[in-house]
Amino acid sequence: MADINFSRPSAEGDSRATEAAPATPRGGDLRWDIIELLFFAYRDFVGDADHELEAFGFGRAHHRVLHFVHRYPGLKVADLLDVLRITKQSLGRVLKQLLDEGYIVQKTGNNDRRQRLLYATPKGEALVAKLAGLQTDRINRAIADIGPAGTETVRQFLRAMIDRDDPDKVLETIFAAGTGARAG
Amino acid sequence: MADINFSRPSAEGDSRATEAAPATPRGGDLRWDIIELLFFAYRDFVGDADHELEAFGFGRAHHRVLHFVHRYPGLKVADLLDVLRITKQSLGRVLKQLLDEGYIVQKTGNNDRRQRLLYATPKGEALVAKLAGLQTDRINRAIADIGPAGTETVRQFLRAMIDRDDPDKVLETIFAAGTGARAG
DNA sequence: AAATTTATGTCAGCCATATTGACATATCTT
DNA sequence: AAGATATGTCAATATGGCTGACATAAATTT
Repeated sequence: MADINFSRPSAEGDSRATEAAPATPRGGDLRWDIIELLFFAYRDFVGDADHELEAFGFGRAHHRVLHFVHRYPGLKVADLLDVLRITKQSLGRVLKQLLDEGYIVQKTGNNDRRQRLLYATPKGEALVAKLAGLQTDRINRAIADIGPAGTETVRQFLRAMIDRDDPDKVLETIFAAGTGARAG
Repeated sequence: MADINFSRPSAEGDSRATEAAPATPRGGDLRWDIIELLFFAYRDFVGDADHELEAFGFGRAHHRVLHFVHRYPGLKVADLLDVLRITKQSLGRVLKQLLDEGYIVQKTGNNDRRQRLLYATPKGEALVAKLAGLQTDRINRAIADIGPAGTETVRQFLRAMIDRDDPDKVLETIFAAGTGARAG
């Protein structure tokens, strides 16, 4: 594996690397740079919100719930579980806090009275918009350099990074909006 | 806040939204689409590795450590703490496992014998390359549509998303490589 | 040489968020 | 009436963060 990165001495102290045959079929064709950039970019991107959330006693989990409820009003609990890919027990705790503290309300479904449709309250809208504002500032700074065409390229890239098999309700909406010309 | 997204009925059932004055200064200028795309793209991106890591009894934390030790051989423990932004206690547990199971070795620093310089073993290289292979496949699929120029745009975007104040040793290297023309 | 600082490691406990399994309730479907 | 579905909840567990305290070895300063 010593050919993935140039001047990389590997571990010669204990285990005697001595240029053994690679255990994986990949050589130097790995996208280390983009892998790393994604790590740092996402870390700082969510860091914006994390910092603000602390003041509310909330975590990333609360943000995710509030975000998707805000974006897709009337989302069912089951939909939310699909999107977040967590168990209902995990969601339960976080959702209960958001309900108790008045960031989200439930409305019984009209067609199916078992369903609890979720909506953000004005209080919830305010918080999620504040968090989105921080993240939008970072995004705007980043796309300022690459222009509108570059922004569309980034959208295209990000969309193509997402699994398209078994898309949940939210992803279907996103993909549908993307296949045409421009999204929201 | 009912003007952030068009046909969004907000919560009128319990808390009487009634179009109150917005609590935040933002209107409809928030980058909801990119915020969401980043969430899904990153979720699936790390999901590739997560799945594979399970077979080894490792988690995301192990991957991050192994990745940066591989990429920046001879990294000090202190550097790693800077990059990962976790405490040494948190790192300790994960690092100990990687050392015990032979994915990483330590070498005493030459100049400063207090330092423990970290190196991936061939075993470690194999695992990290396998994981990078999965993620590279996804990246390659995504950039196939946007071409080399688009790929450079994506790199530029991601780099601009990263905080440049107080960069750690790894980020300095990344930024230095990026300010020229092309990176590795 | 002695004192202090630095780099690292480790023990103990706490918290947030995830998990699985089991079970309860209300409601819809058959 | 029976069964399936949507949701909620209790209990136990795991992971990966955290703080605080303390230990050791090696470098640096006094």
